[in-house]
Amino acid sequence: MEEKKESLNFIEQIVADDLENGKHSNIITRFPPEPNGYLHVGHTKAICINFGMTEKFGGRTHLRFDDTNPEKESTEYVNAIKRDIKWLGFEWGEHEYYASDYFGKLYEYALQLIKDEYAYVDDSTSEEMAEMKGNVNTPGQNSPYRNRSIEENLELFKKMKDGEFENGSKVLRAKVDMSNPNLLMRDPVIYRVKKAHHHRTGDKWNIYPMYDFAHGQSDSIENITHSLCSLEFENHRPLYNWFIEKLGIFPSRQIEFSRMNVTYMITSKRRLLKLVEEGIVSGWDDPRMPTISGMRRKGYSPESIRTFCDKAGVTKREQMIDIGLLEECLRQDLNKTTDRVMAVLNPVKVIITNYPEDKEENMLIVNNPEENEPSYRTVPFCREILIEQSDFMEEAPNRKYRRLAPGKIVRLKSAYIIECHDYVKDETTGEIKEIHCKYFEDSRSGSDTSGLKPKGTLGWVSTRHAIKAEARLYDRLFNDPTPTKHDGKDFMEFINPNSLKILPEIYVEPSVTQREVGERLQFMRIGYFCIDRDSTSERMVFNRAVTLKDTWVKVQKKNT
RNA sequence: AGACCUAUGGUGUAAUUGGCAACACUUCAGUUUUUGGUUCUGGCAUUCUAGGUUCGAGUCCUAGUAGGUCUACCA
Repeated sequence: MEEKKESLNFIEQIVADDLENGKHSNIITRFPPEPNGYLHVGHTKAICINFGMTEKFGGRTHLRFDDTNPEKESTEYVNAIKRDIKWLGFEWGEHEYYASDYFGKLYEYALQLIKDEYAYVDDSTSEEMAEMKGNVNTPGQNSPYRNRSIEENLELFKKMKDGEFENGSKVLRAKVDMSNPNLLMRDPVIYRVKKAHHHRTGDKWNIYPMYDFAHGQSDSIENITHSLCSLEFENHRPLYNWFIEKLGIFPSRQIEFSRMNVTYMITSKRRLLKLVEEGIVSGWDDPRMPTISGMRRKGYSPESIRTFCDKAGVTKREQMIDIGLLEECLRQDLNKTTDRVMAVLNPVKVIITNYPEDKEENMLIVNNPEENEPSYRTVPFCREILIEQSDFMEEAPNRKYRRLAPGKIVRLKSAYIIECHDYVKDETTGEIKEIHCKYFEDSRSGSDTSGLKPKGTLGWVSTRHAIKAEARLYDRLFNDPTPTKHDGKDFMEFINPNSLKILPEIYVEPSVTQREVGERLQFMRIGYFCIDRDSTSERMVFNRAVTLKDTWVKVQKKNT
């Protein structure tokens, strides 16, 4: 027996090495969202990588909110983020932390830096600082405040903390190197005066640390062994390490990977907000949104999203993944896990002329043929049923056609074989009003002795028993795969005006009334749907998560 | 222009001391099927360029080219 050796991605390789050579006996990672917005597809990759790493190698993953900018952050976002991560299936246990938990410690670190002459208070305006920073070609100039005495710096910094200076009047900067080719090393600001109410610390602080002086230090405080983040922080790594060295604290290691981009999806918080504010979508959880809450409402399963992240892989290359892969992951999961039901979206009436008017039968139908031990339900059948308009043609177009047409026979799923002998058409509109068929009494599914071999099987619902419901058919929000990557064109120009089509009156077999909000089902031969929270006992609402693959559509397109 | 990073089918990812370039998605042709779904079989298609080292290079060396990130008191 030869077993294929599983290949590790580059981060797993580093972790495996660190564990093997004893650098670490167990690992700790973290997912560090800023609570200033909703989580989206891009975040799912970071979540899966960080939590996935410790699921695979042991250890644990902390959830830490990077809440160092009180003006933008709120508890509402904290709760939404926690809910979304849990829904994806990850647990952080008691390891829920906040950068704001460390404000005291961070302040002490700043004091230590000042005492060691690695930080100073600067009175320059942000404009002056920007000017003196230089650019990629020219080195920066030292601030006139760079050589203040330790005592003066200590005193000024304390006054900053005590609220004696106004917002923007003074900052604390690290004293690194104004001529460093890496702009981030040119004496970065590490504390600013900001008299703002914080969602957790209230009005206690008048100063707040910057990302570079909060994130790495928080990692260190929590003994994070591997701090996994996206590529845009590559240039921050030298600074990350500089603080560790100067402060002499636990050396967490930052490793960067490329973030996930998906065609037809955007992941900029600013742009997503615009879609919400301008009413292009109904909210952050609109099923067309690439947010986790939007995808959940549309019908994505946690499993499908995790599989998708897994298949996307972990590298340092910029990736643009085909949304088709995400949809295929969903189909594969839902094919195995969802029950099938029959529904008719665009109905046309079929009258079975030789079936008794008052007769009704209950047809036994398997819920999910993919199950190892199939379960069954019954669906009522009678003389008058509805089928999909697209399942009937006045004339069969070619020999490959398997659906209903005059003179042709088809199987009604788990019921009888019928043959069309007539139809009623509105000559002015061309609309088919009724289709008249006769059924073969000896062809009932399960006890078929008719010997007939119809080529096609159709879904149907009994007119007498079907429930009316609403279907929301979602399509991509944009009609361009990369709406934000066109110079001179705003992404809003690529909004797909037909991203939502509402069918106010579809017909579904009565068994669906037993289902609950959030449940996913397959409408046979149509697609996967999820029961929306807008459903009431009077009227159910179904969101289309993804269509079934449809090779017949392709064949038709090719022939036209 | 400076620093850092990246380059393998259409897309994404493998190829672990230099040894037959493979897997998934897509696509195409079949098979199976009481879902034109699923299953199964097969096909098309790949190492950025130019040199070099080597019996042998996706992998090592040199020089290019293309792309990404960085000049916020955001994270």
